[in-house]
Amino acid sequence: MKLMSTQPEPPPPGDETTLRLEQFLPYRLNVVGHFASRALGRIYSERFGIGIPEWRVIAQLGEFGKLTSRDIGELSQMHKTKVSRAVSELEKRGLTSRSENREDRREAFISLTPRGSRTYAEIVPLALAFQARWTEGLPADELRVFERVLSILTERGRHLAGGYHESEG
Amino acid sequence: MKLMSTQPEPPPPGDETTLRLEQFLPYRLNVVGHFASRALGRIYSERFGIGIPEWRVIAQLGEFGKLTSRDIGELSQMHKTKVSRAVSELEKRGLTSRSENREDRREAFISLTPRGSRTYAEIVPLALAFQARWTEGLPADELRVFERVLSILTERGRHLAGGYHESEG
DNA sequence: TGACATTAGTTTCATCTGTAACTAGCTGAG
DNA sequence: CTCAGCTAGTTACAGATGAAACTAATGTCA
Repeated sequence: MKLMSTQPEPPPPGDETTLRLEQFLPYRLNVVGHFASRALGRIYSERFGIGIPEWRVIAQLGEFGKLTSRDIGELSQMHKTKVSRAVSELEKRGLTSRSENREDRREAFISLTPRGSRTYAEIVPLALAFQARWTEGLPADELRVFERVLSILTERGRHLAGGYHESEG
Repeated sequence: MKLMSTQPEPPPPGDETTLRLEQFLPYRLNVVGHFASRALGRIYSERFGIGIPEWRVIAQLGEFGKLTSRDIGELSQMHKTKVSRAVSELEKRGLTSRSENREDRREAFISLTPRGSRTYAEIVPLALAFQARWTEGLPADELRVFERVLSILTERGRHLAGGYHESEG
């Protein structure tokens, strides 16, 4: 990249009037998250014909077995409309099924069909391998610190963002 | 949240057949990135009437002074169509202006108008304060490790995702 | 010089997303 | 019992997004 830039001096570090976007945390977190989604999304769509919201639903059902849409949304940080559409799509493809809750007929339990379970069993190793490859060679203690800080930032972010569900990955 | 779950046992840690989404790195990075975008996006839109792509353009112009759309895209990891639209929007609002490059009439230099510079000067302290508040109280050395690992993951992610620009924050 | 490939940037189009409005069903105060 | 308010989930709508097609200009190679 040949930069056309000229005018401003390289801003002195730590001042209050300039910001280096490439060091700005919200930006960086978004970029890395987007890379993750793109890379994984490609795997999911190429090999299984599903998207990331559908993957999240499958992942939660594989982990917890039987959930309402509401629970899925809360667990996977997705908006209810996104969950609704993902579940419809999965049902259309025969990967999940719905069973009414007789005690509360507003909600329904979603669970994986045998075919859905097979898909889950196929995806999980790929996802884990992807993660392993991504973090390969990083010192375990640094990774632990990273994850700890990430948890804190996520929790604070949840509040700074004003609650509710939503995202992608 | 009252979980409806039952069937599967809590999976033994470190096995290869189950995945805990809430510990899955791509998912986590995406969630935190989304929180960041939402929180910042609210500030930008409420106080300045712009979105995140527009913010990124302003940030780069504030930092580098005069750039082509191509450079902006590369620097801020945005798709060229997103840059194109963001620049149009900013121009419409009088925050940036365009000057043709006589040596290569395909491209144009974008720069902040005086009004754009004022907006930049207003946003930067808010953005920095946001970041400061977000990372407040975290030990400096842990934050350094975090940023170091983040850089590595970002760089690897860029390749895993297969190059190109794109994202949000 | 002249054609073919390449690049900057825009536009078109199909898709995805969230907000808001809506339906259906539950709950609790009176 | 009942009605107002709440919750689960869907749908309609409007805005954002990226891939692909397109325009205009430059580069290249014979």
